[in-house]
Amino acid sequence: MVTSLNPVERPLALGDQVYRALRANLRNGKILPGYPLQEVQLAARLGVSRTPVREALTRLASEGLVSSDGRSFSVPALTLQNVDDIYEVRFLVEPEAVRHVAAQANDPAALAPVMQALEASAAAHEAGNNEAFIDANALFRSTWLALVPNRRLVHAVELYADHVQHLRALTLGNAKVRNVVLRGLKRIAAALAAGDGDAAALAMRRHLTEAKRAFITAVGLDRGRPSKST
Amino acid sequence: MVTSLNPVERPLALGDQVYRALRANLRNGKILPGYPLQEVQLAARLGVSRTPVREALTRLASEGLVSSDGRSFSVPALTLQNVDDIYEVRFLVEPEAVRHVAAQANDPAALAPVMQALEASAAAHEAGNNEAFIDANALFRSTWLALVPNRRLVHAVELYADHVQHLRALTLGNAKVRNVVLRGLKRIAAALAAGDGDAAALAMRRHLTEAKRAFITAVGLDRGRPSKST
DNA sequence: TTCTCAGCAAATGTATACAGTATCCCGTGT
DNA sequence: ACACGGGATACTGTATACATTTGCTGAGAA
Repeated sequence: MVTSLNPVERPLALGDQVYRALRANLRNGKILPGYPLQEVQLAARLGVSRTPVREALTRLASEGLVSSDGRSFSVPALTLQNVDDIYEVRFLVEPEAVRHVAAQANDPAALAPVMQALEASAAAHEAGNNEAFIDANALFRSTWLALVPNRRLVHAVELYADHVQHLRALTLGNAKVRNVVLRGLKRIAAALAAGDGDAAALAMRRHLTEAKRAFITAVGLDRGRPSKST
Repeated sequence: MVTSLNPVERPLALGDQVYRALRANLRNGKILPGYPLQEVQLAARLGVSRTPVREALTRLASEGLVSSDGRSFSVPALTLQNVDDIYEVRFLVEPEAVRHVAAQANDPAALAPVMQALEASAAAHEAGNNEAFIDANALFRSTWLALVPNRRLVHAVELYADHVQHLRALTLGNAKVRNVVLRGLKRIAAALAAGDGDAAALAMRRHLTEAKRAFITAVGLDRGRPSKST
């Protein structure tokens, strides 16, 4: 009983709520790049004063999810260089994070939520439900991340994943891409179930590689990039 | 002339100044773990109102440099678990960051500041000047980080390095530790000068391993940890 | 027609006022 | 003597007021 004693459910400060709301809206593409992000406007739309809005914006800016043009905030439009940078960091942290999950997957019950998320992804793919697939995809990540003991590593993974999350709507609209992604998730899940850390890390690297390539081709950022395949 | 045109020197907002001041004070140990960090008090000491102080605190909290106990902020006292977590992330990002520097070190002039920082470290060590050594150490990192093209990677490195920076005063007070650290820096610098990315990454890993061990023994966090050497 | 400058509008940066809540201390009752 | 209660205090969270700056608009002159 001692361990399950959570620190009383506190009514979460407005600043936090605004932060989460904005971050969620950035993730799902409700707020598009180039958007002004003016304090008064956001405050009015969210029904709070400027103070918590400003607090949330400074947090988001310090995390790089929004950019502050000296004076005001805006949603950064990702260049090819940015995508490269973000994926390089993801390449460094995510494979090692999944490796940890595999290492401690001796309890199969712990992986149950991950498998459920995988099934949800598969179902959404078969149904051709784009939005549901995106959600299930995000759920898959959050479920395996919940099993990573290193909270700072989790934080880093979530941060850089969110940097490009809003682009998923572009890439996952393509059924072929969804198919590739789903197979990637299956490989990761299989490695986790087998408790094979190396395989999990490898599967994650491959998954990231595929996701990045999908981004670049989908967004058409690859003009001027030396092509390897053609 | 075009390239050297910096975005006009703007009179930096108070919120930013407070953020930098607090972060600097956290780094150099002026603000110790367990410290209350009350808004009114800090505002009075810094000569500003609570607003910019609060802004800075929320940023620091979102980066994990201070912890918010639900209601107020405080400087987190690092447990052994925390040190492990932080160093795991550093292990993932820093070696790859230095690898990049080595890869593009074809211009030896670019490395000049790094070498100067190394010399400053050596001089401080020989002079037995503890504080100067810590400063030179930080300078060494910032100089090579300036050569990393991936800004997000730089941001991640700086962030997690600062998480434990305030502990350097403890470990680098020991002359033996300083000696080991200095040799580590020399190895890294040599690899960079040689343009050998693999060697640079390897040297950084070794350096981090030594630094972590110094932390754990110096702070005496290792009670209950299975010892490998004794 | 175009350039310039003055004035205005709007948005940000900062300070301060107000409200709510937790904590601490002291007094009282048992 | 100890425990409980009430009030005071102090700190946070939020809103709002004020100052400063930026950017636009429009009129007038070249």
